[in-house]
Amino acid sequence: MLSRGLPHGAVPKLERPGPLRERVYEALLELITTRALRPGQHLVESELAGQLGVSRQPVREALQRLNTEGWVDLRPAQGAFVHEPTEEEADQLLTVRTLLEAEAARLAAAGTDAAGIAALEELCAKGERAVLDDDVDGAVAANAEFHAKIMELAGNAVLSELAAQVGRRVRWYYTPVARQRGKQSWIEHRELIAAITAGDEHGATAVMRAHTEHTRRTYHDRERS
Amino acid sequence: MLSRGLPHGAVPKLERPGPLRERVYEALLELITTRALRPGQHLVESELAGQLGVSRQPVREALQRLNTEGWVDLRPAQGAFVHEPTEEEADQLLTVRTLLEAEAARLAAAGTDAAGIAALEELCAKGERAVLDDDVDGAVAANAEFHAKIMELAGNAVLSELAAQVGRRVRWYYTPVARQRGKQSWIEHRELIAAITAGDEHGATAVMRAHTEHTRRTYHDRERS
DNA sequence: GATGGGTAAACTGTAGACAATAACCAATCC
DNA sequence: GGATTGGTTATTGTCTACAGTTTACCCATC
Repeated sequence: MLSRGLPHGAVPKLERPGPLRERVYEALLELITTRALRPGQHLVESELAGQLGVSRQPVREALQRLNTEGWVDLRPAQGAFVHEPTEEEADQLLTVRTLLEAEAARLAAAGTDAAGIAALEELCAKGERAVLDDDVDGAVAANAEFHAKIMELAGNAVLSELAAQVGRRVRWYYTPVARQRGKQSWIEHRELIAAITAGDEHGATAVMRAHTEHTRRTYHDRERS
Repeated sequence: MLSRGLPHGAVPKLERPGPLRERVYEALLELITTRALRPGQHLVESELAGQLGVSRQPVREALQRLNTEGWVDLRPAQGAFVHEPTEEEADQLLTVRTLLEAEAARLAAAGTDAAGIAALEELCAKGERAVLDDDVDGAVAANAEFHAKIMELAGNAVLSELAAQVGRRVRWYYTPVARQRGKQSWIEHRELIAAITAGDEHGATAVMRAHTEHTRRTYHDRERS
């Protein structure tokens, strides 16, 4: 043990690269969610490997993981293709998200404390500011943070992880929509906070249900691009 | 295109072995769920590869997948360890399963037809027979089939896949318990069928909730082995 | 002109080899 | 005597090479 410890900020916490497959995974996920890689596109291992400056192996492992999480379809002896969302699947995914988020809201309402509520208030304010400033990316980010915070307050790690995965995919499907209903979304967030503050489990569930339901309707009413 | 199609049974559907990683994955999952590989055990790639008669690569890919699905923990530069369930995690997992199954029951109640109900009846009868015969494995299998059938009737593929994963893990955690409450379980199944037949969404949800809740209680009341 | 076969290219699936990292153990120094 | 340092071994992380499949294209044939 070091005699007296180190002043806390002294060590610059040298970033370790971590496993390559992780970074490849994140890079590919980024490329998919930003639509730099289009749905249906054939992902050739050697190409990706070349572009990322690594060998095929880490790419393969990243693709495997993306496959299990539903981002790419892995057809045997043929390779990886970016998953193509169907209308039906988007709907089902949203249903599941509703379910998970509603449960999280319920658990949060049942068990949270003042500190948690304060954190929600802060994130909500942040999001509202972003909307006022027409900062779309900021609003989207704040939205994700808000929902993640509710998950955290729910205190169920399994639920949280599932919701994170489903949430990312929903966001991918619905990105065109997200921009349209930024403002309304934050009004609903305020309602949710109120219900959680009041410890109103039933109310929190209902608000979250309605919240997601609005998203679904916006999606189905949208113009085809 | 073939001129008139083929009689359905004509093609013997020549079985291809399929990717090795799949078979390795299934083999390892089997070993884990049957507890041939104990929680916390260090899985050495080269050992597994040797025992299964393949090279390390397919083993690695299988381990990656098992990792994302929560069966093994993959500590960087150290290897794979069979996941060790904690009390808390078991509880959270069961909560999530309750949620998913209840929703499935609701959807099934809302949308199924006579054929679906008949199928449930049949599976239920099969399970009851197995219980009467003290055929524990048969009862467990029938149980899984029953729940899978409800998922199918719910008609939500995303929900179904999630529930399948969560369900397998729950079954892993709770196997010691499953044997204790085989009989009661099938009584509750009958109630569930009644609710679904009546198209009673609320009732179906409630029954499924209670069903899982009983499992949870049995688990927490159990003797430590 | 359409159809069938055959060939070639590209890509994936698997295996084996090398480099890097972390745990383990013994020897050494305070 | 205890802690630390250096070496050692086992295991993972990554790369390269090869074999097996699938796909696409071209040419010959009807």
